[in-house]
Amino acid sequence: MAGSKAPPTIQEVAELAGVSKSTISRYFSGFPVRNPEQIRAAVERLGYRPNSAARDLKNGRTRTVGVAVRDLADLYFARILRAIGLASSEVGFHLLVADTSLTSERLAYETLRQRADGLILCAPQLDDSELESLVDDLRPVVIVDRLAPGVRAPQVGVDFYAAMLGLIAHTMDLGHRRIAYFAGPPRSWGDRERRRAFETAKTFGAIPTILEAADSDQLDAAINTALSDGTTAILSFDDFIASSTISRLRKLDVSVPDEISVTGFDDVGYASLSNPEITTVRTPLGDLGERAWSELRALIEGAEATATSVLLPAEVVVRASVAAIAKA
Amino acid sequence: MAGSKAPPTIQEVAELAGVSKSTISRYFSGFPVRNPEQIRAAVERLGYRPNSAARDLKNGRTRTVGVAVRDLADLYFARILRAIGLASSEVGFHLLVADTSLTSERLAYETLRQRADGLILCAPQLDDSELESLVDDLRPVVIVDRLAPGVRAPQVGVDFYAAMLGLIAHTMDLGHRRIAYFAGPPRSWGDRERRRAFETAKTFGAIPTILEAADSDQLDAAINTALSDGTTAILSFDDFIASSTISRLRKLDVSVPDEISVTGFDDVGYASLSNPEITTVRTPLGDLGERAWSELRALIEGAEATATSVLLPAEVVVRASVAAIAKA
DNA sequence: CTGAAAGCGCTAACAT
DNA sequence: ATGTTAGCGCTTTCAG
Repeated sequence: MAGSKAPPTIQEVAELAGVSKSTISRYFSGFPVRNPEQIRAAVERLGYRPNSAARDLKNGRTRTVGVAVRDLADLYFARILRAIGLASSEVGFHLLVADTSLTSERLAYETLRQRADGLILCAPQLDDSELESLVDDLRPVVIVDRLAPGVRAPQVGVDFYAAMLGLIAHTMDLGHRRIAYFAGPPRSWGDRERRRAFETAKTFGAIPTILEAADSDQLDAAINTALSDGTTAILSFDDFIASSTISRLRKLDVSVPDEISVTGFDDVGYASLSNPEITTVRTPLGDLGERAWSELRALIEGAEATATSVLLPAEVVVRASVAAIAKA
Repeated sequence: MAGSKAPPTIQEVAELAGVSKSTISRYFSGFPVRNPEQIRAAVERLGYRPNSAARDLKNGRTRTVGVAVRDLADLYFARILRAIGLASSEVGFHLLVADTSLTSERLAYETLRQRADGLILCAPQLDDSELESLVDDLRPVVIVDRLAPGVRAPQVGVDFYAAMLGLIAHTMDLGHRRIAYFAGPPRSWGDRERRRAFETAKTFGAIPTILEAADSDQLDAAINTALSDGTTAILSFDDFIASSTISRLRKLDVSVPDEISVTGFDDVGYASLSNPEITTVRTPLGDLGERAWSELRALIEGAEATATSVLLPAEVVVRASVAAIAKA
């Protein structure tokens, strides 16, 4: 035996303080009581701490928000998560987190939901129809960093399409036409939105090439292709790909931006510290989290679940990795 | 009214399936039952989900681990956190997280502990004596990324002292003697450990200067000092400071590593993508988290709390930001 | 302002 | 294998 005794209950505090359980309960709920000092002393002496399981059971709510992310150690998600945590803790909510990199998304959601009053799903990968059915028994739920048409839950995303268009416009202003898009996770909403921007850009005279670059081998291949097909600017899915690209280009003695321009996306940290500093898009991760929380909060408080979708704007951050195209 | 009905209880499932509550309970606990199919159907039909508050209350445990970190969006902590999350979820534990950047540490710990079976404190900033008293009523607790002598709880840290010594040895091998340490958070354990290494290095002929560099202004000042006092190598508290230093040096047209060498610490991401790639120390963040979890798990299962302290080794990663000293 | 009592949803003897 | 029953610790009517 480790000699660990059962923790004190409200009953024991009541006895020690010479009042009834109800009085102790009221004391903790902030109601006026006759002898607060006596109670405080008893609580202190016993090391009493309210049992939240009992409380939650009685109250029928947990004051906990469940958040599922694909990778806790990805700065992108970590920032969203922090924003949710800070915003929700302001109103006394706790943050229960699941990293879905190893478990199935479904399962993770299900178990999270069991201990939380509501869920925030970060960029769920499930396809729309699967998500649609899941969301029904997970409710209240809000989806963040993805738009899922048809799913009856608030969805808050970033206008990647417009932002990427902004990046394209910026490069085109500097004379670039043969632009390569170094794509990210193929089936993700974020990637699809960025691709749409290139479709649109054709109308304006851009000559885009889409190259997969989500993993290391693909990236090498993409760089080779870009280097040999007359590409003058590489627009990457995110800062990590941009950073890796620049680093590999350096090894090949190709200078950025003098010989080829490169852009990032998200502005998550490497971008401003790189050499050259990377021109990118500032994705409002904190706003994303805060907005997701406020939507969820409304739902928890009884609002009707609608398919509201919010698209936050993101702005281009011009730095040094894009230069005017060299005159041939 | 939002028309949200109370969620179904085990009782309703029992009635629908034509058995008693106990049978349903057993069904969910994996005991053999006569008619599993019927139960599954009832559960499905009602959309029943076990109420974990009730379960926790009855069982006297939450199967939740509480983790407090100073900044959820710092890759350093995020990696530790992920490791804890993955390891604990393997045995069915949930992860409750608190970001202590805004709240008082004490308060955050207290509220976390209320809903968790045990706590992992990440680099708590409280001083030893405060921590010592707190730990007593938080138990079971484990402290990670810091050693706090006198505190009766397992503590798992990284041997920063030895690692920094390794970095110093590496630079000295390349001829450097006038070495500047760009210090981090002044009162932190991690910073103190690194400083100790410089103390020791004097014995071997190093001529160290300690310069505060925790914020942007200090960093500028430190760089100016280093540039004018004959420093040939800058060893930074972490990769972020190293990266920022290199970036500022570049603006001053000082070449790294040709004119001055720079090292980082932790290897958290910027280090390998920088130009030049940064020589650093690989801090075993994942191991830190896993180890912390296994210590906590033992405590939760009834082990005696002792002041065990574990120091994990970290190795130097030689890259390109340190060069042999230029012959004067 | 306070106490008595009922019950939140679930589990675990105990008896069958 | 199943049903009955007694709480787990707390909040909240309801009476005083």
